[in-house]
Amino acid sequence: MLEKESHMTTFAKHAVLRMSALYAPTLKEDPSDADIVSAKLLTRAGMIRKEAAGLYSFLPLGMRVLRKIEDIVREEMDSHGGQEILMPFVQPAELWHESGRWDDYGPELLRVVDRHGNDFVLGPTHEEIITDLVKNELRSYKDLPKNLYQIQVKFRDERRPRFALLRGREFVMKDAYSFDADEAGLDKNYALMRDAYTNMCERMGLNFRIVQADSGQIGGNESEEFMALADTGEAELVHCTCGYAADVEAAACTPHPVAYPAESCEKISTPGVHTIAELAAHLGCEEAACMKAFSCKDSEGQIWVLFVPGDYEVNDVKAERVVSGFTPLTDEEMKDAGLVKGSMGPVGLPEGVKIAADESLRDIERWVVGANEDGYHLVGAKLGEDFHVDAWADLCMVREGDACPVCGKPLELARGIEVSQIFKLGDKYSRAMGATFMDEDGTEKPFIMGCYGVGVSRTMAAAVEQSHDEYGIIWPAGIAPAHVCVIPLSAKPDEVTEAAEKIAEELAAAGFETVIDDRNERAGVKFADNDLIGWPVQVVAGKRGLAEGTVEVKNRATGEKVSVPLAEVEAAVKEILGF
RNA sequence: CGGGACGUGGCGCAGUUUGGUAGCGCGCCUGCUUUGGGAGCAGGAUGUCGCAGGUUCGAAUCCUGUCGUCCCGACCA
Repeated sequence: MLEKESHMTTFAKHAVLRMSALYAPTLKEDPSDADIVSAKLLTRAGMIRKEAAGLYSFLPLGMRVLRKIEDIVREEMDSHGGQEILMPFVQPAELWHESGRWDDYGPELLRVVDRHGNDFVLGPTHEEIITDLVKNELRSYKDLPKNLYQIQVKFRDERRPRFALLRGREFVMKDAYSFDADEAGLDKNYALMRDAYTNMCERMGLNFRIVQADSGQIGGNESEEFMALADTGEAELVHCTCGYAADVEAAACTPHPVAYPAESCEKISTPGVHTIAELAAHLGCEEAACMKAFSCKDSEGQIWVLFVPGDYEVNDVKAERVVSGFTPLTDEEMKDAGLVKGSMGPVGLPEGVKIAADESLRDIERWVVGANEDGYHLVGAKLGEDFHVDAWADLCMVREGDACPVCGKPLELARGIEVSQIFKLGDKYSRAMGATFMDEDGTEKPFIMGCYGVGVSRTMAAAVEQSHDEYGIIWPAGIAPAHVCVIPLSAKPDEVTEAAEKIAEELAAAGFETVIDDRNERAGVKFADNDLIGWPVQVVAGKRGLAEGTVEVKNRATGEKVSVPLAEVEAAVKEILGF
């Protein structure tokens, strides 16, 4: 007879998971190098361990959570037209040369050389591979649409990896790519994915918002991000009770500058005035009546001065759309260019400097601006006469309380963790890489593509950021490493452990993922560890209760404990889980 | 990439200023007691003080270099 007790897996399906055999080393103290709560708790709960900066191992419990998330992603992808594939992690450099990203992607792209001296990259994303994969196989409009996805490790050589799973160098991602014959097809696939992603976030128990996003480096046009709301998130967003939400970098912004009452252009002395607030105070007007200037240069070195209403800030991402390769000037560069910090204005700028201004300033005839001379400002500089604007654009960073562009109510500001993003890519990659099909009308056309990503490992951390307390993690039922843990309050085998084993068996048989804390530990240790690990439900079996035929069922999220007759344990567990 | 800090048993730390051969808490092992919120007593094991040079009779401690980690910024999405 085989000795099962200590050597057999505790992970078999429908079996009770035994904590005595589990590899889940918990820690009493926070690891010294953990920077945020998810890093601390996931490490302390024995779910992950750091190997090096931005590189983590997933221990059995962490792995279970990862699998739970993957399973939800798979189910939603499969039911929304996705087909799972697996592409190579190491990718030939020539594909990246073809797409142009070998040069564009920058040092985040880790390049490696094989024994033959050929260049490869560790895949940070797979647009190149997927496009290459399908371009010779999908030849006709009749083959379309297609939506292919994979779940895989990605590598991005982040300059400064931090926040553990939220911004690692190596991370697990689901990436999907859709191929359509036209924009209408793409719209359909995009809508399907949007629906799938909404379902995923709900099933994972996330508090999330779908926000309008800037499409960034991936390219393309329309894009939305799924943000898990969390104060520790790196992304800022605005949202409204009407349902509108947008990344602050993408949020449309319509300031309302006010006209300063001026009949002519007058140069006034403003000693000691360097900021908009000081200028407004000096003139006795609102900040919105003054214009803020910001100097920058594009990738060619062309210098631009941007003007926005005095009560707003320039949005870098929006500025990038006008000034390609947007880089703010340093104090030294400003001096070299002949610009006067604190007193820049559109009149009398050095030769060759271009001017861009926020759309909202079009209607302001006479501006209050710097005079390009320290200690002087111009009041009433006339647009179109005293100066000209080279480019008009939405340049402002949205502010809390600004009017919602949909319903007009004041916007709220929040922080979020970007757990997934969907893009309409259009033909950017298919055109660059010559990936075409024969359309109905007999012409070769590039595929109209979409791409859809889910940060699987990041989602795990986001869930912890959103759901924890001073004792540990509180897993949402949908992604918990197990549903319920039965805790016998005695260490040595006795009638209590016997009863606990029986309860655990019954719960497992009823279909719950069940753990039993059969370790030879004191009650306090068990309570602390199980609160830390964060199973949604705990069933505590003690001598006192059992004498009356009851156990205690604890809801980890609320902390509520109720005494339940043995026969009703299953129902009580079910109720807490919400199944 | 710039600025700053830190690397000492498995984990968290003290010791470094003023050089003299390493200590605390937790964890681990053994025994007894204990058992509803991180037990008590007794005994025990575990360190080339990140690495490499240098100074010195003698270096965890001083110097140089190097690697790693974290923070701030820049960068990136």
